[in-house]
Amino acid sequence: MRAHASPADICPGRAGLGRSVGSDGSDLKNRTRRGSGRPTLADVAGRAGVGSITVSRALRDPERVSEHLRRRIAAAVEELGYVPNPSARALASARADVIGVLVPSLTNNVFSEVLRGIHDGLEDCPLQIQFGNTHYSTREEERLLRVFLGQRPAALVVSGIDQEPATRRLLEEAGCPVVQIMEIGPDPVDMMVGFSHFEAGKAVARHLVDVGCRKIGFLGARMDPRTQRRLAGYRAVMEAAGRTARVTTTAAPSSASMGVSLLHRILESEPDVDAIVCNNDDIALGVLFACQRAGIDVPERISIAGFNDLDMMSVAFPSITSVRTPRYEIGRCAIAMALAAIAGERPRESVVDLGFELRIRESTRRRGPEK
Amino acid sequence: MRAHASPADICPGRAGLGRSVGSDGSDLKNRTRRGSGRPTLADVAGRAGVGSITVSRALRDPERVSEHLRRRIAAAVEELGYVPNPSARALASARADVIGVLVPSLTNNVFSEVLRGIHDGLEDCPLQIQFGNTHYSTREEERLLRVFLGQRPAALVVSGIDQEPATRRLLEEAGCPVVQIMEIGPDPVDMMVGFSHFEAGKAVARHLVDVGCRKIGFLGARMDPRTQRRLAGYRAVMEAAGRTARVTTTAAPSSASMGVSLLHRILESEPDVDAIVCNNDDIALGVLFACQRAGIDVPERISIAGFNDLDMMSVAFPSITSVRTPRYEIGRCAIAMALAAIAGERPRESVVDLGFELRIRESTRRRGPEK
DNA sequence: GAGGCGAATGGTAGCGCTACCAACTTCCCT
DNA sequence: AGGGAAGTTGGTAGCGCTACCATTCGCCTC
Repeated sequence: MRAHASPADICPGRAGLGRSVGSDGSDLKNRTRRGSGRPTLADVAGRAGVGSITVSRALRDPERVSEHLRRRIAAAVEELGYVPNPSARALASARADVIGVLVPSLTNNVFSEVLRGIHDGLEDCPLQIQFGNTHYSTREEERLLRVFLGQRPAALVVSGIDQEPATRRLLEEAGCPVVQIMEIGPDPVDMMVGFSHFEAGKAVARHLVDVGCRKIGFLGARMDPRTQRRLAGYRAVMEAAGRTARVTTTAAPSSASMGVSLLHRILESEPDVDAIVCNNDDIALGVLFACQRAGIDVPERISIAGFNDLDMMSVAFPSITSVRTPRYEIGRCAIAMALAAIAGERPRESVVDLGFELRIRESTRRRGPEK
Repeated sequence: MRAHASPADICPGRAGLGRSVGSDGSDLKNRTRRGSGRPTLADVAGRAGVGSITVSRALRDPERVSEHLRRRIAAAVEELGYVPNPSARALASARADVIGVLVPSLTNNVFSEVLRGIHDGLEDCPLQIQFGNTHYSTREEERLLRVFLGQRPAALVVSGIDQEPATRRLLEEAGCPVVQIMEIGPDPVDMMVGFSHFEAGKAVARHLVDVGCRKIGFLGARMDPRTQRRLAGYRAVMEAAGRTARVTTTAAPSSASMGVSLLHRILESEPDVDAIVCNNDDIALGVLFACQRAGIDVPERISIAGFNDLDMMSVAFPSITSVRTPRYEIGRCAIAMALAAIAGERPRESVVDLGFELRIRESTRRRGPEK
């Protein structure tokens, strides 16, 4: 069985890698020096018969090296299996080719879409993503941010606009582009990409009013700042329409089964609700299933609206009205803005509103005038 | 230009971050040197009146420094707002405090659960996760692996057991612990955590046979190796039971709407199927909705079984039989094994089977003897 | 009391790379 | 022909940290 690098036994003898560095008869004098046992820039340079700085240039900025040498260097890199050492690069250049990304959750498919957009936005550019999960904790957010800043990242992407003052200060002094995502607001640290959750909350509520619902309830789980703003949008519409807000929430994480219990809870206190605005699509699905199970007709007796427009919403039976949010696009746009800023281009607008779109479906069919 | 930082004159005059280091009236002579403009180990050492190596030890291995100095050093770290530079550490010690994790997908909630387990397993240990998304491409897997190896990671976690030969060789020569996750097999590169997808596929199929289904179809999307093995398990049971395998698959990614179209496709070629084994729960949900919409009674006319046991399965109406897979546990276990191996402990068993559990629900109720 | 051993601390020399300059080569303009 | 300008290449000195010793000091053993 193979031995591992325990902290005690790392390096010098270097586990017998297949690759024998410099079989070119160098001073291999069994000098058990520290190194990693891999070819370095200098090895490549020696092989190609050029200075190491030229190799460095050939790799980073091929334009500035003659065709001739470029070819020789590429061959040497290939033969030696040279891979650049990112730590050395970061140390020497005082900046890491890393973009730090902070999101509050991983299980939430909202953020996995955002991450997908971020990855796609990076395409084949040599930046790496350094990823952190704050678990919806501002303390953890600050801690992770400090860790990230220690690496002098090329850019930072953080979720939301409600950073603690200390965290905000760290971001302002980060010395690199910062993109706040998911939401927009009046006072960006640097740049923002997202949409207005308040407006989205209003849009759903207004739609339910418009299709003739009277007693419109709101179900929410894990009331993070974005959810709170959607709730505020709902409340604003209720008030403007002279309706009573009927809100049931929980701090627990959101899920379909939570949707089931929230529906039961709201039906206890408000037995006559005829529409449910759901925090998100998981809740909405739970509510739909709970209605089906209880024999409550959707949408005749209760209309349902979700949020995020997961793929499932359009195939559910009945299909569920939801708000399509540009999750993937937010990720892509955030990275595009970060890359532009790294390249020194200031965006025309530092706050980008990607909007949202109400997708009206069977679960909120228009009703006739009541009884 | 002046002589460089000899231990005596360590750099008090840094670039003006908000934080004013050492207002202790030093020689700030406007020397625009390269550095990052942040406090370094040497700054802390100067402040605490000790050697820099002692600070390094106090930070990495506090036991080995006297209580007295440890306190002084901690104070200096605090005052200066010192944050270690991970690149310098990695360069000097020839290894990074990073665990590389390769997964094939982000949107797939299977892997987001695994990642959650990985993050939780890391707790407050100082390792970082370096995360890569292979998009189910073996080429991309190899490329990312090379990138990761360039950083000399402390450990590597990869998904699946079907690496290309070249990729496998890279893993074998990585010189660090390697954990293959999601599946188990006879020939680990190093360690494995997962369960048998073949057995899981068999378990579902056998269950449907046992409850009296006759014509059992299989629907699959994105047929990755794990899905293939579940399909093989299904086929094995069909054959043993003398039944015809009725398989409809697509290479496209899995989703609920794909479940809908797969159901329509299988009903065209096999109008009399009375049970559907689904690749995963998204498909199963799509199938359920499509049945509801088409007026096909579940489970009386068609039984449905999913895979993964998402939260939704238990609240669906009817609730859907599925196979609970230890996704979160796989992540935790993989990290635990990696950490143990980093610490030099060899696990008793290098292959850990975390098993699976068939959750029988309403969608596969037992049927009476057929007509 | 001499010798020795372990614990605590420090000095030095890099890790592999890039920033900064210097040098050297063309080639064009006056 | 001389004097740059522009393009190429190389040397040197670190980036901030840790490995590897060397040194110091206290304390125990014989």
